[in-house]
Amino acid sequence: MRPPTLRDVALQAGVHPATASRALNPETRGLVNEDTANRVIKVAKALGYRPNPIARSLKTARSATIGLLVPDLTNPLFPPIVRGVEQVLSPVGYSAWIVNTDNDLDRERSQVMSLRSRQVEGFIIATARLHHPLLEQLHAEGVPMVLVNRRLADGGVPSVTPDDAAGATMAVAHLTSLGHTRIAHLAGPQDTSTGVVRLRAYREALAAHGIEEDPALIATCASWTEQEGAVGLRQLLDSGADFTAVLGGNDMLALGCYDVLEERGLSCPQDLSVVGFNDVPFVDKLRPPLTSIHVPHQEMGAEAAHLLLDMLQNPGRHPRSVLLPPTIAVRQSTAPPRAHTP
Amino acid sequence: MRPPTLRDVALQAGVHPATASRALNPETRGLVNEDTANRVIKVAKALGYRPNPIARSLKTARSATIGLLVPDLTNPLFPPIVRGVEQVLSPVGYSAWIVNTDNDLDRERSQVMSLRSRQVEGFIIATARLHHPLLEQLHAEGVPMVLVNRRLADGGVPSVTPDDAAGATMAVAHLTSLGHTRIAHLAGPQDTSTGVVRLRAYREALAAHGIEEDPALIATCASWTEQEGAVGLRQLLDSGADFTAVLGGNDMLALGCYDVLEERGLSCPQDLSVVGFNDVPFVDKLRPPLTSIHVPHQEMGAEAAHLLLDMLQNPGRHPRSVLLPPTIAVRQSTAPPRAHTP
DNA sequence: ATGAAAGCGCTAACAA
DNA sequence: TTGTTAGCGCTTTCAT
Repeated sequence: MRPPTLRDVALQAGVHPATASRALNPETRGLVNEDTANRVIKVAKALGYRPNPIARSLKTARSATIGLLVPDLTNPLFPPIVRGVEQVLSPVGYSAWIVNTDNDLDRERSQVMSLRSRQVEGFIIATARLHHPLLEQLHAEGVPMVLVNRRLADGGVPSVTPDDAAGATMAVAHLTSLGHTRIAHLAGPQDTSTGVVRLRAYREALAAHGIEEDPALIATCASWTEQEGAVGLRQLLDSGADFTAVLGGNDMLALGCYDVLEERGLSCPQDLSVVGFNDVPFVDKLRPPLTSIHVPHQEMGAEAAHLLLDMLQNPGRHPRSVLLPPTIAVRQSTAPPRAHTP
Repeated sequence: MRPPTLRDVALQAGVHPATASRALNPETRGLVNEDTANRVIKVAKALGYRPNPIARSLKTARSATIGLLVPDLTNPLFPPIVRGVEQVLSPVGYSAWIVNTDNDLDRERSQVMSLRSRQVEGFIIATARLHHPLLEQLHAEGVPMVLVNRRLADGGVPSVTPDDAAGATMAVAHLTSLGHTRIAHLAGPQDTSTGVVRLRAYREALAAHGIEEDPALIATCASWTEQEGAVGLRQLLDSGADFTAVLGGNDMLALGCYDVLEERGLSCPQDLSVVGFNDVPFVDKLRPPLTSIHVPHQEMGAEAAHLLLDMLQNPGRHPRSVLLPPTIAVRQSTAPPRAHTP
């Protein structure tokens, strides 16, 4: 049996489909006599009527749906962000269409086009790079969008990100307070705001602590993965550079450090202190528990969703960006340096 | 400027919209003169024509979309399954609409209705409980669906799951081979197939090894969470029961054991060997690395997607279920029991 | 306050 | 092989 349509409801209630539409839509219910409205509603319920959002979208060019672009759901940073987004959208009747780009720009482009043709009303984007033609174009076209976690070089695009500079500064301060002076950094990809800002803040924090910068202590990683973190640390160790602590650009890079320490028979924190960034789930249970810069993941997602909804409701209003303050979670991966370096 | 429609393309190419439709759709291209088809295609490309899937769905009652129900994306078991699903769907032009149910049956019901009204062509479902009226009803209505990870009591619904019995058996065999005879089990929720099957297999494996079953060594957890795992192990320890190893119903429950050992000042594996189930990402990096039953997460998703696509293409065919063989990943959380128990 | 009519963009009979 | 026609289910002018 075909599911009932608006026409069925209207027929049954003895009104015109247009009237039934008005009665059933809270936005337009005021236009209709209260009694008829109630009658229609009752019939709709009796028939088990479910409005067809596809037909509605075709007519209205809206969809109560937003697109959520994530680089990689298997990175534990992102599921909590997704959850934050859903938590805000769902009470107002919106849904998120989640897509994984796998850090592939072509894939991302085709997914964005597909989402647009499905009439998503806006985007929440966790895949931003500093220069990102696709996203810049979307923004130029006036497509409502909010960046999360990472920003574009163009600060005019609204975003919700951790205060990366403050976080890196805290990390360095923590290490210096333990007595470290030779602090290395595994910088993330320099085509991302997080990679660039954290690196810059690391440098400035060293300077602020009167520590001279040593380029040999910086390795730049090509992606935010455990593998790349391992590559970076191996490179630093093999260069013969002398350091007692390392700041990972994020937790995945720090995880890669753990792998290298293991393979080299070094121990953390005795031989090397390690600090991560993001404090994603489970790093508190690693061996050893990872000291990391904590950022409120779920709140990032929730705040991004709020911003986007706000933009959808007030198309004129000037877009804001939000910087969320991090905190440091000190755990056993950091300790004072040994008298003799490794 | 309004995006071009099929009408625009047809006009520009000097054909009727219907012809343009046929030319642009690979399925119907054969019905049209090759030259005209090419002309239409060229015009479409020139105009940057994008078909409107909403209009198409409204007409065809299909959507090239399936619904993917996940209980909780922040459980690292699920992102790889999602990835496996996408990896299979995407090459054939299908997309998955991912929804988080948060283990809330009401939420799940409303999300399923919403997905159905969006014309999803089928479901891949990771939220099954043994008795699950919503899913049973879907199946009864003939909605194409494939369960993943967990099954319904009704074995007639196609599913892709690990061979839970084999896994639990391997875990017990591993522990007994180390010399353990007092082996506890934190059983998962008994309204899920995974919870029930693993518990049963644990029992049978003990018997097969000539170990008498002791009900005091089994705690049943109300949910598959770290918190519940902790509750369960505390209960076992407080009961004064005597055991040297524990098999967690899944990795989250095993993680909860880690928390309790830490809070009681006990050490793993010296005081207690712990085995998990699923071998989710990161458990190999815990303190200590967790011995766990490895199941191929991504493959589960991929296989489920294959099954579903198959059902969509051959509606008549008899549905199959797939059991994937697990392996055991032996790590440092298991060791021979000490002479003196804790 | 309600109805009539039109159309969102596309596809599937049917006709030619 | 192509065009005609109709309609998927809904909303929104416009008219009454």
